[in-house]
Amino acid sequence: MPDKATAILLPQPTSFLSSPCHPSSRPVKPTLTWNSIVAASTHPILSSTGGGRGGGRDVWRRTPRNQHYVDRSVDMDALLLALSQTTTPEELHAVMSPYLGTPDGRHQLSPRFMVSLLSREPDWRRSLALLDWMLDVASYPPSIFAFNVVLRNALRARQFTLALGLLHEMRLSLSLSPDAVTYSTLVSALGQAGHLDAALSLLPLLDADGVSPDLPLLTTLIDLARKLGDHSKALSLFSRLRRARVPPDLIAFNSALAAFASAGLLRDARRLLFDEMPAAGVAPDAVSYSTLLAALVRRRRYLEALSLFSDMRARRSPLDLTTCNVMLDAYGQLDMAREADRLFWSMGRLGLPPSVVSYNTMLRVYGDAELFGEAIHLFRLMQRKEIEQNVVTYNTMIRIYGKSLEHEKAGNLVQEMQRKGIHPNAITYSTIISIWGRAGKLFRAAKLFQKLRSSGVEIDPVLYQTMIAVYERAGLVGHAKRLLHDLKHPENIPKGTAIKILASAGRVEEAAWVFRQAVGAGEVKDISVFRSMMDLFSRNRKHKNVIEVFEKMRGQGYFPDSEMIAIILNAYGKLQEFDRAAALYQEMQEEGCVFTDRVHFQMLSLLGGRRDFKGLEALLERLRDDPDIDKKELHLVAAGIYERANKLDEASKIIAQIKNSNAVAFI
DNA sequence: TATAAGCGGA
Repeated sequence: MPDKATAILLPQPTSFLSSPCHPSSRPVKPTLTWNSIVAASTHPILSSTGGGRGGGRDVWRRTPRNQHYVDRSVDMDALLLALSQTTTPEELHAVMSPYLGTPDGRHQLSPRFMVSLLSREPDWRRSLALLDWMLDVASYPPSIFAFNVVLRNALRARQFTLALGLLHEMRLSLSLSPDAVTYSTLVSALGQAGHLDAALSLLPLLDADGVSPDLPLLTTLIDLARKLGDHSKALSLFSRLRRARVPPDLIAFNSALAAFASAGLLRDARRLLFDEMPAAGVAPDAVSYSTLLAALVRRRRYLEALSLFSDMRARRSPLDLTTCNVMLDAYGQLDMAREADRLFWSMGRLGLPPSVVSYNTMLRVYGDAELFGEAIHLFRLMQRKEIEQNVVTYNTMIRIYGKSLEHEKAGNLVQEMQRKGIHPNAITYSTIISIWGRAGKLFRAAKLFQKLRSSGVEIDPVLYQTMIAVYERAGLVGHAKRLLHDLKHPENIPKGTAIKILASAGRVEEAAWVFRQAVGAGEVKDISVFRSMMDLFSRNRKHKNVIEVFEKMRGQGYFPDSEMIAIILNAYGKLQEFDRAAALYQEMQEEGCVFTDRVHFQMLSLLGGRRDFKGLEALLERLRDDPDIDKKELHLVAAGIYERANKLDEASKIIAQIKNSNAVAFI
């Protein structure tokens, strides 16, 4: 994937060369063509060792050895002013030519002067032209610093293609080794622009160039990996940071916290927050707490969230808006509408005026508590006080009207939002279709769905599933089946969506058929599609197929998360493929994947199942020393395994151990 | 650098 990702950002050779903003002073160079850049970017690792060497711009070898400094004799501001008026390479050359070196080397500006001049030029076109002039006309030696300046300018102007081209030009044609600045600049700019995979794909290049990433760069990479859903990579980057003995700062710790939290490793996150951060002298802030709070709420561990929140208050750690919003949600989920209400109305006094997210959450809390009057009152208050309302506000209110059986008012809100220029989305549509379905307005629901399908709006899995459910509830099984059947040859529906719907509907054959087509055509570009197929096959005890999907996924360069590994270990176990299970367990651990306890327990139970008690004992011993593993649960699992294997003595020995130990597991 | 909205049934 990384290779493709980079390649996507590169244009067709012609589009760039003919682009009007590209200075024509960049003559056709035998050593650098767009084809070579594209080829280089497609094979990042190969290109770092082969390729560029020996190529290079031989011009710079002709550069006179002794260059004279004339810095003081030149008015740099005047020169910059003159440069700022140039628009063509010819004009630039006219400005610069007086400074070209004479055969005896006089009048040439020093490389240091030139780089300094370059770095004061913010315009990417002019800085690129200047760089070209330096290299091609004035025979300056290529310098990383000069390239970094142009790279920075290009990225500021969102010229990503050019920036990547420059990177490859440095490495390939000039055999320059880009430095940490080059990579930090590129990675953070690409990441900010949403080109996450392209940014992450630079990591192998970075390693190949022997650049050791600094703290901010590693932090950026951790966040990128996490945003791409690659928790394992995020966590292995954090271990790398620790191995390199780089002391993490607050931001790095918060990124790691987020990575642990999204990988579901809440105990590790908690240990980071309460042990490692204080030990490193870094005080957790509201973001640190909110990250863990939000993770607990996501996993429906509301009581632990409440307890962490009171912990936070006890430590006098200041609250912020997000903390409050997360807690409003948690109170609501615990049916503590009164507490949510109190927090909401005290936010202003705390200096944290509620945002649209706070209002939306509070609307939902009232709705869930069937306090419809309060919800409608708050909604009207938002309108009266001209507080921003968005599509979420309307979706929430539509659902509330649906719940209070006022489907006419729900429908009116869809029109009202459109009048205000707030566009309904897939969630709006599935909400209203479901409401109309329940109200017996089948025709209206079907008509809207049909309109959406033919209008080219992207159909998402839930929306489609909603319509199927409406038909099924109305007893129109034929209609429901037809919709499912349509997914075999999806029109206007992404293949991945079709597969996910079929899989969640438990349609094994159809899902497998579409999946095979899509994989064969290289159309599966989302790890969640693989996940849903593995879930489907696993639920239906088709363990061979689980392995097949997994291998295809690995073949496409996706990295499994801990949950997937548990499913695969289970499949291997059922197929009696113990060695492959053990190999996977080890390989994934070596690749830096941090397992949830479930994976370890699965492996223990596999060893027990094959009666490999030596291996079982060895693994048990290792897990006992692992501070991240819940000891009480470990012993319970181990006792169960021995019991199933009819080793009752061993089992009771372990049970005795549990009674003796005072293992207190909080998280 | 964290937060809000949809289905339905396992």
